[in-house]
Amino acid sequence: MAVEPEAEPAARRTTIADVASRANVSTAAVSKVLRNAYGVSPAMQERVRAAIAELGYRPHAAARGMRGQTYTIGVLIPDLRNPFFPELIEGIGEHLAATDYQALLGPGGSTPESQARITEAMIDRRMDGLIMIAPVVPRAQLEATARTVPTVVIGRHGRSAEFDAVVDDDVTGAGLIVDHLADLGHRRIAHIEHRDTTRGIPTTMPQTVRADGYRQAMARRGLTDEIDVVPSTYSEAGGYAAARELLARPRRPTAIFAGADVAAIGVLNAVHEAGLRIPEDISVAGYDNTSIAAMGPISLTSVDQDGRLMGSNAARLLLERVEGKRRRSVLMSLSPTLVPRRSTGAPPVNP
Amino acid sequence: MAVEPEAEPAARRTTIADVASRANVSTAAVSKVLRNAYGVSPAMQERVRAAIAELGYRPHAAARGMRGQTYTIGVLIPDLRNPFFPELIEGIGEHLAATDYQALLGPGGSTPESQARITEAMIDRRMDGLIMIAPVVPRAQLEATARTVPTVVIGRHGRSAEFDAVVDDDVTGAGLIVDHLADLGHRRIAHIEHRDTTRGIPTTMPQTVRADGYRQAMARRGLTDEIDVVPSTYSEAGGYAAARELLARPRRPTAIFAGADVAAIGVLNAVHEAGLRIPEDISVAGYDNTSIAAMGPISLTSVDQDGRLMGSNAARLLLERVEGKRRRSVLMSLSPTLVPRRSTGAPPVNP
DNA sequence: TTGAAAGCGCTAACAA
DNA sequence: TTGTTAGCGCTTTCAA
Repeated sequence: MAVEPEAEPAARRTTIADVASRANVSTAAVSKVLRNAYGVSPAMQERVRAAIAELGYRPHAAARGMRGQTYTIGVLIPDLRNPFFPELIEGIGEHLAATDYQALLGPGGSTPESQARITEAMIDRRMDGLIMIAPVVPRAQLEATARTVPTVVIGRHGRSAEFDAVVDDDVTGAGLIVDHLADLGHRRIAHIEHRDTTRGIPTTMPQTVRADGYRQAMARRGLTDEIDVVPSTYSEAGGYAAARELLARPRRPTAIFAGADVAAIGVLNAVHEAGLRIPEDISVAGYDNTSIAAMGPISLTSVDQDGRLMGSNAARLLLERVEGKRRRSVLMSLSPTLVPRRSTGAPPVNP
Repeated sequence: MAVEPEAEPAARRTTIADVASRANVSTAAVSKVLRNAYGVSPAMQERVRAAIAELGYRPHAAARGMRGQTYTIGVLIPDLRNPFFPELIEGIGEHLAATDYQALLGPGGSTPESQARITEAMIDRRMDGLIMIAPVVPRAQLEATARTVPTVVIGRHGRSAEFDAVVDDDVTGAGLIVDHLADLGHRRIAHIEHRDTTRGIPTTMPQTVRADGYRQAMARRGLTDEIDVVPSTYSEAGGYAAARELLARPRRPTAIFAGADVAAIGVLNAVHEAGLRIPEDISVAGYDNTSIAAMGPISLTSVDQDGRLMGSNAARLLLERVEGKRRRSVLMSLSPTLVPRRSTGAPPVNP
């Protein structure tokens, strides 16, 4: 076969065949080097690597996927605005950086339908594994997905034999806030819960577990009579509406525990509007310890979940499954910590 | 050929061949129906569609990509924490929803190296087109990418023959803030600029253009002598440090215009710490009109860019190129609007 | 209008 | 250890 002249059609991308002929080996050999597979002599390794470098060859991920893997991990991310998610993504990226895998994010939206669509799209693209952040699809659907492709679920309680799960212990987290407020002397501690009206939303979502944790902790502190849960949504508007309702009560709470920082911001707005001071007149706490909570003018007491750690663990668990090292499912529950700030203090003497 | 019994190996996913045999047509015919290609009779259309529905067939995107397209659009997103980006993503999704294309996000990080890595990864996966949000890679590299795959750049000024660009008119935007403050009576208006020390960062980034717009507007208002640009970073810490510096000046500004909301938050912190009131003692303005700016306790005057519109336009332009409908490059510049809030007011009488 | 057949770039099974 | 070869699921000529 004649040596190819340099004047090629120009547009063609270098393939494994180019590398093979340059290194005078078979394409199979190149493929083995690419995958660090067994059965290549050091000398051949060397030659192939040199050819790859000279040609600037990059394997075509989709073509690899036709027979083997795509080296792509799909991450379903429901809401880009949730300031907790970037930490998860960073944690995932941190773990994957040392591997050959690349994460791509699927913007899933907040409805079961849109999330299902993106999940399908990721499966259609033969992703090697899926990390699903707080998915709202029915459990059965989740398990069906997990039977198709290795899956790890983040932030949704309840275990399954089909997929691994990484969660923060939201019962403990809610307890941290209640204990903190009770220790400060509060008794009338209200809670704002996220109540999704969409049908089929599982009860294993963090919002439900946080509300349960709140109830348990109140009971533990002998405050069963003071339990006061306002159903609303984890959003600024939701927090605002719930706080307006709470502030209008004849016997209003001395502390409001919103199940998410973003809702706590809405509470702050309502409290300011009502002309009340924080924390002198009323204490406010959130959950998630997002960057907003740390902002000076906000300074919101919150619960910190180690998102980076959750993300990197999720990635680790996923790769174990992708590489077939483990078949049994794992539930990993991490401990949250309290981050007290200026939005909580002792209750007023005569509330 | 014998009819396949139902007891198949179970795991196999339905392929185009399954659909073809079910509909009693060739795989080529199915392929044509899938792509709405020319040359299929209505009757065959009908039969094939029925078979697809019955079998719940979904095309394998990666395999399609081997010959044709992957129907995947890659979106490079540098910083998930930037609250402006979700709007762009929504705009992109909005436009793509009506098409067969699916967007996947590549978490690009903020360094040229990490962004280049993800860009490569997206090209390796044969994405049909790329939308790059405020990329910090050198222009030459951007053009090389654009020659490989259709590309649209968002939020980076300067045009190119190789790619389309969608930008907000940051010169006008900065002018809106300066005019607003000058109309209120301010003269000593300082500006906080993002100065990236990484080498090779192009001068076409929004931060540079915003600073230019500030200078032009100050000059236009006859305030050339008052021009005061503090180099820092678009981050809370960056805004804080810059504000500390400005507040320490013997003749301190009566208004601080931070080039981004996130930096303005840092300014608010520093101002509060210094025991000054907003806006009575000092006015503060940001840029981007992020959700943080709208929060009650913050109420930051800002500049709104229509992110959804930018995103959907970028997607539209990209698909025009992907589908080969246009070869000449387009630069689309949108107009920002001022959103005045409580953080700006008349300057103190004796500053 | 329809279908047969040849790839796309790679991996895996197997033979040498 | 190395190479040959047969696909993976689809699209695209090109003939019928």
